[in-house]
Order: sequence, then structure tokens, then C-alpha cells
Amino acid sequence: MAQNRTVRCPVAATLDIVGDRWTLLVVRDLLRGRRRYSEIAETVEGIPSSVLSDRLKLLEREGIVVRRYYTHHPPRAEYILTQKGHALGVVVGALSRWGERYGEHDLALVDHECGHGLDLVYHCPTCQRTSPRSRARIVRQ
Amino acid sequence: MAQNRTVRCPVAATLDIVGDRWTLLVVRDLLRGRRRYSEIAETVEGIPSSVLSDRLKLLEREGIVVRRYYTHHPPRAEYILTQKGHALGVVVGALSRWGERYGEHDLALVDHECGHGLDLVYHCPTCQRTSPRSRARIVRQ
DNA sequence: GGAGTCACTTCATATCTTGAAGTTACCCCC
DNA sequence: GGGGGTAACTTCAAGATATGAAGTGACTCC
Repeated sequence: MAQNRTVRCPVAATLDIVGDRWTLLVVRDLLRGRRRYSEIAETVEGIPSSVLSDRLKLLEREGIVVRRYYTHHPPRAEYILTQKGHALGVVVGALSRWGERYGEHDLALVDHECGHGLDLVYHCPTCQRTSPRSRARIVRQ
Repeated sequence: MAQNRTVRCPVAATLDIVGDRWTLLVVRDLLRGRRRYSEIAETVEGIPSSVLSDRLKLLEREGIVVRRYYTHHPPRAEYILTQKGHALGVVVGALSRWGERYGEHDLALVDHECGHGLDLVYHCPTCQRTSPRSRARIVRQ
């Protein structure tokens, strides 16, 4: 992870940081408001503690979370998503929607206010309209 | 990948299938219209051939691509995304948007018709309106 | 003062990834 | 018809990474 790649594709660059089995599950938990090591270890089922500790360091290094100590003796930290980290919510949302549609699950992505299930759609801020999926392309600028 | 997990979180389930460094880059290329082993090997820079062969088999097993032989002697296959596979476009789009915003790249996600950069937004199909990111939650159904 | 918790680290083993090389069955060209 | 090239893989050894179990230090609670 986070190694050099000669391509400058934003998809590849993002996957260099979060493209493994665990990192986005940690982000998912942080988005849910979990902040402490032990809380995350509990709900990211099966994550080895060494990997969790590793990923939190990586997320900090990448500016996705900040570590804040609420006690120094003994050292007790909590992890808060930065704006950059919150922006990953859309990636987690997209993974969730795909999983909901093509598997059987107990959880779903909803609007907290109206309670309805959510979709993710492309939106052109210039034309102020929705774009169909078929029109989305990744192209050279 | 694709192993059992006790949680039934759709994010975790999706990452069980596509949560590694390479799989979504292969999907990205298939979305772009590349279909052959050699075409994909070229643009997913650095992918070992054994990994590509492995991931294509996995994607086939998961119903994300279908393998079609255009020659049987010698066997020459091409890989076509199913509807399930095309639906992963939103995940790739979300990764691209995040990468564009937080890194320097030559590529960007645009609307093929108007040419403007695209965003991804949450949409409630019931209320027929956009939901702000802050209202999106993953909850028990 | 003993048990428990939190936030990790360490370590041996197991598994996966990587890169290089090999394989099979063609096609093209002279 | 022999040599070179290509497509789509497979195999293999070495190296990197992940896993699970156990350990650590500095507390707090009873």
C-alpha cells in the first residue's frame, strides 16, 4: 500500500491507500462515530490487532484521521476523521449499495431523516443535473 | 477474498469480493471497454499475469464478468461485464472522485456528453431528492 | 492487593504476491 | 517448411504480508 505507481490514475492512487481488505472497514466504523481502538476492533470482525494498529497509523499518515489523546498516562487515543476522511464516505456508501443489491444482508444505506434507502448517482455540478451511469467516463484532462 | 465473514454488513461482503489492490482496477478497465487479457495487462500497470488470470476467474465466479471465446483453437477469450459488473462503476467512480480531489492526476471523471467533471451524490428515490452526505447512515433493516 | 481494561507490540507460522520463465497453439513471412 | 511473433495463460521459488496467540505497561475498580 501507498507505494509508487507510475500511472497517475486517481482510482489506482486511491486504491494504493485504501485498497485492502481492512482499511475501508475501519473507515466505515469511524464514519459511524466509533473512535477508539477497542470499539473498532469489536465491530471490524476478525481484524488482527496488529493490522488494526497498522492501518490506523497509515490512515493518520495519509491525513484521513487525526489521533487525539484524551489521557496521556496511560496513553489513550481516539481517532477522528478529517474532511479528507469523511469524503471517503461516498466510497463506503457505494460499496454498501452494491452489496445490498447483490447479496443478502441485515444492513442498508438510508437517509437518517426520511428513513428511506439511498442510491448513489452521478451529478454534474456545472449543468446542475443528474448524469446517467452510462455517460460517466474516466478521461485524460 | 470471498471467504466467510460472520457479519452481514454489505460493505464487508463487497470487500470480500473486490477488496484488494487489483480487482477494481481490472473492473475499471472493463468499464472502459477493454476486453482482452493482453489489453488489461497493459493498462493495469504492474499486475502480475498470474494475479490477472486469478482475478478474472474470481470475477467470473462472482458473476461480475462473463468469459466469451471468440476462437477455440487456440482458446482466445474476452471478458464482458454483466449488469452486476457494470453496477460496480459507481464504486470505481467514487474512488476516482476521491483520488481527483486529494491527489494530482492526469485523469478525471466526466460526463461523456457535456464534458464537465462529475460528482457522486446520495439520492433518495422515494422522496426524489438529493440527500446530503451527512444524512447517510448504514443501519439495521 | 488482585482482577480487569485499554491500547497496543512482539513473534512464529501460514498464506499470498511477485517476477521471471515456461507452455501451447496458432499466424505470418520469406 | 523453418523462424519469429503473439495471445493467453501456468508454474515456481523467493519474498512480503497476514494471522493468531501471547505479552506489556499503566492505570482503575472493588
